[in-house]
Amino acid sequence: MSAASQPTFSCKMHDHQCCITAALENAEQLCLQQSKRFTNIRRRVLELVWQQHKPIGAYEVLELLQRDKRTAPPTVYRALDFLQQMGLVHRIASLNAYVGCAHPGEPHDGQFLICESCHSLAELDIPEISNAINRSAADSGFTTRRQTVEIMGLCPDCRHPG
Amino acid sequence: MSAASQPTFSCKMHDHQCCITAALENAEQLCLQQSKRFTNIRRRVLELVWQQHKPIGAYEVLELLQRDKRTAPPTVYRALDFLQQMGLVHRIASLNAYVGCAHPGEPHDGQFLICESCHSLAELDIPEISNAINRSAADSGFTTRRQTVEIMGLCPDCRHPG
DNA sequence: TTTTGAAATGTTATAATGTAACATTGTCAG
DNA sequence: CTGACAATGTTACATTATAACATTTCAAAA
Repeated sequence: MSAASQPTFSCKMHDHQCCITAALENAEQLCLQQSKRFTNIRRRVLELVWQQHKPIGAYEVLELLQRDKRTAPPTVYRALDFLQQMGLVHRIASLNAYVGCAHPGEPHDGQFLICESCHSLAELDIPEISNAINRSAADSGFTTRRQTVEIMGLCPDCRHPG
Repeated sequence: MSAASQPTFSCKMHDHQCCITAALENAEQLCLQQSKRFTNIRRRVLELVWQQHKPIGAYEVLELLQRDKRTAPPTVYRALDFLQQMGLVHRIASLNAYVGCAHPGEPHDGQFLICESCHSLAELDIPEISNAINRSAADSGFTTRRQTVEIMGLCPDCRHPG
């Protein structure tokens, strides 16, 4: 299940509910370990992000939350910010959207393959890439704190349709 | 002046007017070659982007344009879109902002070093990075069309102040 | 158990970024 | 000249995000 060896595109069929459950339990443990509160809203937002299982916008999350209860944007953004800080979701800058992190636990930046046809997304975490970036930055005297790597194109299924 | 060997951070002192003039002449030639119209607005927007000489938002450009003449957002966005398509400016997704391209002519994605302290920016174009990305994507069966690489951290001057 | 203070959430309003749709103007090939 | 297409003007609005302050919740200390 390593993302590096076999990334999973999010629109492909697989046991979805299993993902979600696993992600939520994982998150719960992580918060417990770090003495952070995994509140209802935070849990619910993470669940919605995983349910969508492809990049989802903050206002989409908001709309889903509002089916249960009147909610305002700051609530969603706060939850998403928290989840980001915990490394439980990633924000995809080029989409203004969020995805569940494929392997939370250790903070990492990851690399994202974004299919422009089916809008699926896969997370990579290839040391070769991040190292090459860190090295080049260092060569310019630059200190890297964070890197954003987003790759737009066609996923295998959309490349070879049928 | 290769960006790869010696990237220039945009907040550093150098002959600014020279940059701007060169960029504008360069752009004019490029448009001529490709039978595209380098209109007043397009020229003016490119000039403003280069004058700022660090990432500038669309609405900042708008404000500067409006010192001369009443202008609406679509005018700015259209000009920026055109300049992007021509490879004359890059959009920095993580900043919602634009910078002049350090070496237009051939379409390329580039990599961007963004200083979180002084907000300067330097463009790299390191084949090692883009190749590593393309290779990893290909390994996952993914066809890359475009890549976004944005590196947040501290530029040399902000790292070693004084 | 109660207090209490910090964290989390609610609420209202608004800022910042970006685009749709249609009208008008400019440019140039024929 | 003129017709047609590209570029720009204009209005209105959509989308994304945050500021500021009120209220609630929760857990630890008294």
